[in-house]
Amino acid sequence: MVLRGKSPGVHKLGSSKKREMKKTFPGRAARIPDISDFEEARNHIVERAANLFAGRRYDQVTLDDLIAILGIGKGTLYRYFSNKAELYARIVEVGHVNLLALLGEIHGREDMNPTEKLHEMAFSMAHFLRLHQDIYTVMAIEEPKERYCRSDKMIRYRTERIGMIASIVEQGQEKQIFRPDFDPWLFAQSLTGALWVEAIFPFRSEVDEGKKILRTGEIVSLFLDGIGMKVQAPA
Amino acid sequence: MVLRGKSPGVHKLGSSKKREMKKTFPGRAARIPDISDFEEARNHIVERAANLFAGRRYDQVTLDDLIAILGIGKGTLYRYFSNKAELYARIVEVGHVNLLALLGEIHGREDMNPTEKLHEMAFSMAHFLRLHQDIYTVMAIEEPKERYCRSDKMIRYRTERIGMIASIVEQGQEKQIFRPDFDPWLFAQSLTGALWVEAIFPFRSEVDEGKKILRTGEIVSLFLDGIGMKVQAPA
Amino acid sequence: MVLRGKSPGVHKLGSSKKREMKKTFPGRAARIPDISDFEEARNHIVERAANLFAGRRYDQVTLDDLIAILGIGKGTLYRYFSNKAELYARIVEVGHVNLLALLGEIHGREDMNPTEKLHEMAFSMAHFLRLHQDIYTVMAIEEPKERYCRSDKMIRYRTERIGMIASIVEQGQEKQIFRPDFDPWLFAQSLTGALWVEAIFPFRSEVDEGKKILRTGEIVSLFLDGIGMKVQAPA
Amino acid sequence: MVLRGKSPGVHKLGSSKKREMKKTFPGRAARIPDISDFEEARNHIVERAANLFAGRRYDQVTLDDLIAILGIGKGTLYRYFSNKAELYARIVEVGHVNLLALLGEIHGREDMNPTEKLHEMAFSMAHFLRLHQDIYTVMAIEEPKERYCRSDKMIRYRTERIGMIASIVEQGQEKQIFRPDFDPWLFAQSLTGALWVEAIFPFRSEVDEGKKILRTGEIVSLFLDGIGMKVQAPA
DNA sequence: GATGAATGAGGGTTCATTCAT
DNA sequence: CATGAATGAACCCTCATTCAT
Repeated sequence: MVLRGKSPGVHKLGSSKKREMKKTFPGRAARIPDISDFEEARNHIVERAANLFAGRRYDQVTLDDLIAILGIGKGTLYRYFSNKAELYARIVEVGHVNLLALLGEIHGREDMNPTEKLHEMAFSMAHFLRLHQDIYTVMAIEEPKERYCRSDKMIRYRTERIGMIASIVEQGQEKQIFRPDFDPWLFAQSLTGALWVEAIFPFRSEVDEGKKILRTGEIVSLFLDGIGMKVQAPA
Repeated sequence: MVLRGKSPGVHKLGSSKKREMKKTFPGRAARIPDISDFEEARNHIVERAANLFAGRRYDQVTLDDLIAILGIGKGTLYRYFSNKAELYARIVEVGHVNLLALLGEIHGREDMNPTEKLHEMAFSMAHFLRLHQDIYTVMAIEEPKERYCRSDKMIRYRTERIGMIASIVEQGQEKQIFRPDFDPWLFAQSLTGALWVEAIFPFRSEVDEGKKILRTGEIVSLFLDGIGMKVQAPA
Repeated sequence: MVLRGKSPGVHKLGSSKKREMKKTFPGRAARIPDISDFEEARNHIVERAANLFAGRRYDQVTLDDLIAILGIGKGTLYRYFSNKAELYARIVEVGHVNLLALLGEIHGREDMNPTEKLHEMAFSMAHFLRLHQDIYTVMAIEEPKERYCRSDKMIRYRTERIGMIASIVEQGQEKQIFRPDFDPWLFAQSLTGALWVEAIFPFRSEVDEGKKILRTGEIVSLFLDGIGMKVQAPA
Repeated sequence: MVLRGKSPGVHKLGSSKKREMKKTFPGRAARIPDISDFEEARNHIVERAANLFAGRRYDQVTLDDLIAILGIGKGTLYRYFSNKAELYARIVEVGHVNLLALLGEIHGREDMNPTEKLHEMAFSMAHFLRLHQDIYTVMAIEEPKERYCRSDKMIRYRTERIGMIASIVEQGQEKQIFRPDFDPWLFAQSLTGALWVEAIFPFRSEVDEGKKILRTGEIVSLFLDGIGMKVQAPA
């Protein structure tokens, strides 16, 4: 307020460094076609950006970090996504869609019984998580808005994922392969959580470095041995 | 005015805490320095602040949000915590210490067998989570520092919690109450994760409002029926 | 703005720790009379506070620092000075008044010739500076308001100090003890500056630790040998 | 909006610096990366910022004051200096380096005797101070860290400056042009101080506006007449 | 179309000042 | 009267967003 006379006139700091020319032969347009595709460029950005968001929280990743990884200008980013949040949302959505497609494929297989499907789903999920850890870590730690209530989209994603597992369990119960005395959803929720947690936490590495690999099989067994019909076989 | 005259705000928060009569005998005033007042205020802040941190991430909660909830001035907050991070850390630590104390108490009980202890631990944990949901939601979604690697303190907390459960499972295995063919740590990790997830996510409420209560018992049964010796008894 | 609903209600953090009673015998009023004097208390504060302001800038000294040194409460300070700036101004003023009184005393001596007076003034000033370094460091580094233009009060102080020296030089010129071909004010300004700088900067201590004592005599000689009548003696 | 939508300001500072024709041949655009633009902007800021720091202390100058003077946005300042302290340090350093270079040039001259060099140094310094008053006022009133102890860098600057003068005096003593009975460093310190003070304080302007010009010559004479061999020549 | 310099709202933090106790 | 808990304006700094180039 003291010196707030601030003349609205122009300042002198503008600089216009254009570096060396981009186009060696004007009119030649030696463009690689697959990058020119708008959607493909988006996906390229999404894939690489997921790396950053997986390692740090939304607010911890700056646009400067992003463009450094992406190798593009800040303004360019805004051509593909209207803002940072949209890029973030896209990352999560792509991850979900891919994983759900994978689970759906297994779900539809006719050459497998429910037990095999559960095994397969668990291993596929674990495998997928290992390949795309970044995105799924993003998904695991995504932003809740209100108390105990995550964003609608996130909840829907989660419901779809768990529902896919639960559906198999239900099939197993109908076919009397699994015990009927438990809630398929609760089972699916618990199993998924256990797998996810094991994938995300680097836990227990102190015991045996060789065991650092995800113990997916053990977890699935833990669950299936408890619910399978075979436990009743002795009866 | 010359040397920066700041006009501070007006104190308007009349202390309404008159607890335990200040002056027993007028003129006597034998007051204990009343350090507990300070600690009490800290705890009060911790408890209310957890509300916000439970609903949003660390970076999403601003001091302005906090003081709005707390009904205190910004400077006041700094009398009780040296900065935002310390307040946050305190929230998490308090939660951990309390929960661990609870589990430890059960762990030491001599009038319970491992099965009962597991049940009790699960229910106590669920109950405690329900009472202090905010703080434990904070703990569940806490800030990771490096990719896939949470802060040392958080990892320690987590290890202690799970170790407490695992220890009971080991006891059960030694006493041949539980099957010996699974890793107690993996079991404990999976069980804890399942309970936690159930407590924190408001999930599946669409099916049956009456079922919105936490299905702790079902989860414990899911796990115990799968691992308990009794399932092999018939054999 | 998001959550700015801030209920104007009272909060709960007030605490009223009164520690042990101040008055052992109510009504006895065993007050030491010399501290009760308002002006004396002010001076007491001024003297001790100068210590802090000498070591750090005005803005670097906080009220918390001050009350820690003074051993009084923050509110008490405001009974003796209406704000921080007034305390600061008082420190500088007291310093000036004291030094000026000292110089004035020498100025009025009738048993000394100008040369002796200059010597005496220089040594008195140096001695005084050493005793009250704090206050005079404050004065040396006081706050200028506008470019090249220190506060009116500070300029007046400075003018009075230098004028006192210049007056002696003029006397010497009139008595033809000093050469008439230089400006008494410029001389006084330069001499004072040299003495002050030597007193304030811890300079050249690397050469000889024993020489760290102020080289007042050398400085005065430097000036007097250049202006004394003895340079005219050969004539 | 969900994930913090900040509305940034609108860029309104059209760069008017079109220096030296950007495009010699349209389409050719052989531009040097133009790093000098950055440095030029920095220097521009340094020069103007010195204005403020000369008039007020470091802590008294706020970023808002600075950007008001500079006519740039707050964030822009941080593109050129990593923080306020760095800007301040740069101001002082630039001033020191420039002044020292000037003195060094005179110091190395072979066509001058020590007396002439001292005169020249004094006048060059006074002239330089007049041109860059702001920066040198900053240097004169710079920030002390500990009581009586200025920052290492500042001390080094000061030592270098005074050492340059003292070195000339020593030469003069060796060549028996100056009297050998005084400390070159003390002399240099006193002379420098006198010049500096005269340059910085607007003093004595009440007597004669015409005399407001710096009385560099008089001061140098004051000192040289006291030390020159010529005063002893008559003896 | 791509770029990044410029921007300023908003972040966490400090501290002179007030006033209930 | 002395106290220090409470206060909030103002500090320095960050970074998502814009737009001239």
